[in-house]
Amino acid sequence: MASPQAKPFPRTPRNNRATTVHLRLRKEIVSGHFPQGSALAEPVLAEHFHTSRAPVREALIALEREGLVAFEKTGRTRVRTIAEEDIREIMEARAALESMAARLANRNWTTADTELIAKNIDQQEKAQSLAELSRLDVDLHHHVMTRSGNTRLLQLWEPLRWQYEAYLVEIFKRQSKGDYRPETETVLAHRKLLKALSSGTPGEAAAAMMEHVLFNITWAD
Amino acid sequence: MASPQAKPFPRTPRNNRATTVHLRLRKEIVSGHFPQGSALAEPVLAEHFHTSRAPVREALIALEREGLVAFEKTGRTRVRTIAEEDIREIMEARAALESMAARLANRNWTTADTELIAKNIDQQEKAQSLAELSRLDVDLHHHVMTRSGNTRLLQLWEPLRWQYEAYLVEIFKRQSKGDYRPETETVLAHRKLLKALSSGTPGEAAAAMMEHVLFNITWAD
DNA sequence: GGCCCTAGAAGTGTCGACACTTTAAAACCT
DNA sequence: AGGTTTTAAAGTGTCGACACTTCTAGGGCC
Repeated sequence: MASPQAKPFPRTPRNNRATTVHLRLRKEIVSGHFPQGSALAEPVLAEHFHTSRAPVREALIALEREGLVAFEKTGRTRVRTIAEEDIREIMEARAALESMAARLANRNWTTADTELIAKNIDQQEKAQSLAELSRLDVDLHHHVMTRSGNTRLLQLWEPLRWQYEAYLVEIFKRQSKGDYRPETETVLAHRKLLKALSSGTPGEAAAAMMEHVLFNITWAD
Repeated sequence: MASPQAKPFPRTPRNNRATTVHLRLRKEIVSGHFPQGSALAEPVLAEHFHTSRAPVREALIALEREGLVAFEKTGRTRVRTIAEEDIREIMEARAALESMAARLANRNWTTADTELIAKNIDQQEKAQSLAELSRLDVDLHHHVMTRSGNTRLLQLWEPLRWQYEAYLVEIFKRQSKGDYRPETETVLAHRKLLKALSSGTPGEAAAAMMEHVLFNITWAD
């Protein structure tokens, strides 16, 4: 049972139906196709994805650990409801991870990164909808997480971001869709962050990110 | 497929064999019973735990997401090897989460917390082995994470701690067990942290924790 | 002896089955 | 009709089976 050969090996995702179901179901949850609190029955999902219960079950376990799905005492599965109080937790955790990532990314930052992010922020100014702005925002933050060079930071961060997006979609539903006006606050914070990443100290980058993410807690409720 | 009833529900762990296998296997990995790189074959584990492959499979998926186990391209599962470079990642991520937790715990801190942790540190001074010190250390840090009041911080933190413990056990094996001498550095850092938690500002608590955790990166190699 | 090839063993991916539990509906009584 | 009990439907937990893939040890060849 113990083969003490200790050769390092990378973390490669499995290439089976469970993974495809996992990704597809996640996309459907985050995009709001399954409303919060929806029942997720294994046989129903199995038919929906044209497979058997086994891959579905594996996907549900993965989604539970990502916080998008919750098991009840009886074993039933539902799309997890993310309330205002959850957003505070999510933002605090994001602030922790992202400010550290900004600190580390500051050391690896190149002019190519600066150009890419500057372009992203320019597009944010021209964005016509909250959905578009949200997409650009996640791209920006994801890029910082990646450029930190710390795979674990990125790995811990991704579920938080999905939970947040699932929450946003729920908010979008309740809002009238016509009345979008550019969020100058967000764009300003992003510019300040970029400046700290490209030409500031690690501490300044971390502080800028911390302030930016925690700021969202106040206007979330 | 969509039942839009949106009643909140807590995250309760399932009570099935998969959970039992998950917890037992994790304990065996962290305690060094399965060396790093060991093959974890589903049929073998199924027999080991007197069950079938299905619960074992679910447990392995959970352990993979905790970073204690890794899947190879072929689907085979092995105990993940945690090297020096992983420790840097782990410590950076821990520093991010724990310093935020210390910041939040500072607000909730009571005299009861102070007494509990002071007692813990006293025991650390009298510790006779690295294993004992390690157990006290994890208790202390776990308490801060809990007192942060942020369940997500705790949830993200736990796997990092297990990965670190799995690494420590591997280190213990290579070291001669006789030559233990008290680590005054660690105890001093803990006392400083406690002071910041009990009678300092949130920022001071966060800084003390950040410094303490990141310090471990230097002596890890 | 060293190398390659080839069965056979071992392992994963997926499926259907069945017992038991929970939920929902239907029948019943008043 | 309203509320309670009975019964069927739906769902989970677990298992064994089977096809296909991957690893491994043994035999043959040089």
